Amino acid sequence: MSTKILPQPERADIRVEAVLQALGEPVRLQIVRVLAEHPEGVCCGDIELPVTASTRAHHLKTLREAGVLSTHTEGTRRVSILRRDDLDDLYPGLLTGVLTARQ
Amino acid sequence: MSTKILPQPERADIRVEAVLQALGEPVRLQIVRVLAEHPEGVCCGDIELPVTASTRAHHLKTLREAGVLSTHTEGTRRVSILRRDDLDDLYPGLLTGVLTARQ
DNA sequence: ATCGTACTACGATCTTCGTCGAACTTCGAC
DNA sequence: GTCGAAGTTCGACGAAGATCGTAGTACGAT
Repeated sequence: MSTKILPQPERADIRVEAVLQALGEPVRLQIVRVLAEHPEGVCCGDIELPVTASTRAHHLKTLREAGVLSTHTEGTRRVSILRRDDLDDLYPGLLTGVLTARQ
Repeated sequence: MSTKILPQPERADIRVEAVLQALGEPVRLQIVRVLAEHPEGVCCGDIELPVTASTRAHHLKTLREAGVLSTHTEGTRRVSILRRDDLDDLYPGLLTGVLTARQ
């Protein structure tokens, strides 16, 4: 079983516009909220969403390319983790502000 | 000279999705950065932007309706101010995180 | 190797959104 | 009052993006 990390931007290449745009979509914000509750990572398919699997994959890709989350393989499964360290370092307070918002 | 405040959401009606979506647009983020440097408010037309006046008006309306800024009239001019208190109260750290980002 | 599971990639469709120009409104100045 | 300046609103256009179904890939199990 080989564990691979899917392509993602380096910390230095994360742009705030991309992060904000990624977080500004309700479904994606929902994904981020779930990830925030599971620091150990979440299997993509386990996140309940009102969209099909292909749409979910698309949103996860958007979040990954924006630098919001990191995804690695575990067998046939893909586990996503919030890049909290990187985001907190680049934009201190941003994530906290977003996550403490009433839903 | 009557000073009017243009319609804007109450603090309690500000939704984080709307704020993030509003901030996730490069031109609008630029506007917010300018406003952050001028707590006393900025006249709409004084913000240099790579778009026409009508597009600027559209972005300012989007930001105002999202609860990011407040606009009041001063004669024929309209002065916009960042709603920093409200945003800091609702999403502590969000604005700081966004504004401290390297551009 | 074959099968099923988990996910991704591709194309198509439909909606949203950023942009503009032109027309309209409002206000101060004259 | 008329004029000009500052902004807004409207309609249209094109680009971007959210969604889906289908086909394809990668892996573990048998």
